[in-house]
Amino acid sequence: MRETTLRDVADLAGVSPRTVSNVVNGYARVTDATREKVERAIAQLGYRPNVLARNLATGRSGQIVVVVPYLDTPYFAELLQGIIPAARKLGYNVLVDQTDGDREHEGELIGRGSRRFLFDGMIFSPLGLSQEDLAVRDPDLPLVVLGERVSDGTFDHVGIDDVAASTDAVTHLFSLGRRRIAAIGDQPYPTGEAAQLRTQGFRAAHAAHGRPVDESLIISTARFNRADGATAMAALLDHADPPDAVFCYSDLVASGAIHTLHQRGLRVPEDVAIIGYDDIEDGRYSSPTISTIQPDKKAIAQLAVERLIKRITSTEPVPGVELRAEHRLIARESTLGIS
Amino acid sequence: MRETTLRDVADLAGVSPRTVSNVVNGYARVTDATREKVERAIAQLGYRPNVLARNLATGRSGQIVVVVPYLDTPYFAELLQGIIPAARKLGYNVLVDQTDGDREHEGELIGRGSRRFLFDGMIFSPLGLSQEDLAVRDPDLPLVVLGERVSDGTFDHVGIDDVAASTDAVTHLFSLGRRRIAAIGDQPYPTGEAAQLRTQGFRAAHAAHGRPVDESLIISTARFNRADGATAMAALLDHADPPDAVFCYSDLVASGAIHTLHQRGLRVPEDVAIIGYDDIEDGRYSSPTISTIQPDKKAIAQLAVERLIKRITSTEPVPGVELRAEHRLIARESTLGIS
DNA sequence: ATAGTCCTTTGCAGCGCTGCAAACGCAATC
DNA sequence: GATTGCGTTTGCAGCGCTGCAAAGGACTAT
Repeated sequence: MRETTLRDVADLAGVSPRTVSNVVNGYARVTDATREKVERAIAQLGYRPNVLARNLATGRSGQIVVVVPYLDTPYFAELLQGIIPAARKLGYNVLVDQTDGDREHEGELIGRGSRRFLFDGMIFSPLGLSQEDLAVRDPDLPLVVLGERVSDGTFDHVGIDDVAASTDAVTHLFSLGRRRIAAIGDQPYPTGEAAQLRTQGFRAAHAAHGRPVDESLIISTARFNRADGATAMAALLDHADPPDAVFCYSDLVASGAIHTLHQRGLRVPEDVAIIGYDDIEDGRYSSPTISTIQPDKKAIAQLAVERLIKRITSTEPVPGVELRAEHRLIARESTLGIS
Repeated sequence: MRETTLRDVADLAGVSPRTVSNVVNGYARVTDATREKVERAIAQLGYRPNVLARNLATGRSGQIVVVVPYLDTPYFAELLQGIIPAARKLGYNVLVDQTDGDREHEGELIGRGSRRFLFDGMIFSPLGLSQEDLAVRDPDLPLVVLGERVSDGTFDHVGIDDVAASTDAVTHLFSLGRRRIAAIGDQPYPTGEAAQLRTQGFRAAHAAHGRPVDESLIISTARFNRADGATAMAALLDHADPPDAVFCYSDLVASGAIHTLHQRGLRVPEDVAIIGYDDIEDGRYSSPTISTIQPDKKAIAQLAVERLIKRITSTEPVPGVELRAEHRLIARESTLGIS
């Protein structure tokens, strides 16, 4: 059986298809009598508008795509959970894409691909792309970038103040009397801007406490995941003069680091204090619970969606802005010990 | 500037639009000369096919939707990571939806909604819907269901053998000499079929060891998350005769349970052994690492996608089948102790 | 040379909806 | 009773592509 169309409804209701469209979309003024007739016909036929046809006619898809490096990273999963309902509430569907942090894949997505027609805008969390790569994108693609990339004025950027947050984290460690503080997660290359900001905060906190930075305690990792955290921690423990505290650039890194410490029979925080970043649920339940920087994820999601839709619906060019969400330090057992 | 269309390319190449379409889609036989002309024109104009228009003309969207209860549940995130590339490889985009396990929301999604046009098929992991609810869905919606719902013959079902897996888990606890074994995660109501199968395995293992089941050691939880696991474990510890081992119906539940045990100053596995279910990454790094049932997630993802696409593309009715993926027991520190 | 064959290319119509602007109907006004 | 004005409804064309079946062209067989 054929799917019922606008025309079928129009015929049954005795009005023109255009009027049915008006009723369906709440357009224009329609008399109550007409509306009622039409609605009855719609109900009777079980009509549902064909979104595909509407998309073609309007030239908009009503979908936005969220592009993240890894879907199974709790931080992104939690963020997505905020983005999807926020977008839905504003009438947009959410497509999800995962790039594996692959530069080429990321480039394709922001380039002039054929998939472009599938979404009206993009929320993008780049990993493999450098600032310059971001510049050569489809100029007509409404874009909101998450994470730490300063906007070039043609897209928006939403994030927290990474430098300040990192400074807070390291300051916390100092305030607990720790003196040899390491950092895990630096990425000293063009695409590692987010990591570098955290390193910057790490240095700032040292400066504020009049302590020199021991460069050999800054460990680089390719990713912010558990495996890399575990490996990096092992390297730190093999150091001639190991740290008594570690600032990890994500909670996953912290989780990996703690894993290694336990394997080596060391105690957290007695032997080594650990602080993470992101406040994923995991850290609230692990043993010990993980002190962390808590970004306001709901706010980030909300801001990103709102801003993107504003950009999509605006007819004239929207200047790119930097939006900051709040963050706060959450001290838990991995620095405070069991209370 | 207007987006270039098929017609623009045709004009430039000096052929009909239909021929350009044939080249773009690799249809029919096109002479090399023609193909080359067209391809040159495409490159010159930077043409990209309008997917929206194609969708309308073909009546298919090229998208499938994956509906899960919670996106931030690692199990689903990890599964999704398998589904997205598998679908992509077969030419489908993946939409993601989250229902919060809400019955109404789930019902809307499988019902005759307007969103139906946005996807050609659905991979669905129900939580709030009972078997009967599943029956009143849009009959034209190609559907593959994950988790434990026996198919009614009009859709497919992909999962592991939950009863066998659960039996394995509990048998493992018995084999370690544990005798008072509890279970956390039962859901003794219509929508809790998956949970009930695990309980069934729990009982089967007891029977096989000639041990009676202590009903007071079976704790129900609304969800399979950390918070519920933590609460349930607390209840078990307040039991007059607490267990020496617990079978948790998910790794998240196990994580919550371990959290509670540590808070109470108990050791895992010395005081209480814990085994989970799902093998999420978390469990491989937590302290202690969590013994678990490992479902072959890649296989589940692959099977689900393949089957769904077969269902979508087939012209005649496809009988619903039950597809089983492999599982295996992974023993880690939470049952074996630190080696 | 002519008919027949097969492969390539084409034209047409239409997927179902919406943008636009004109047409309509009705009531108020002169 | 004719005119103006305003809110409601309508018709048309077209979004850009593909399905279908027929036309065209090159080539072979007779």
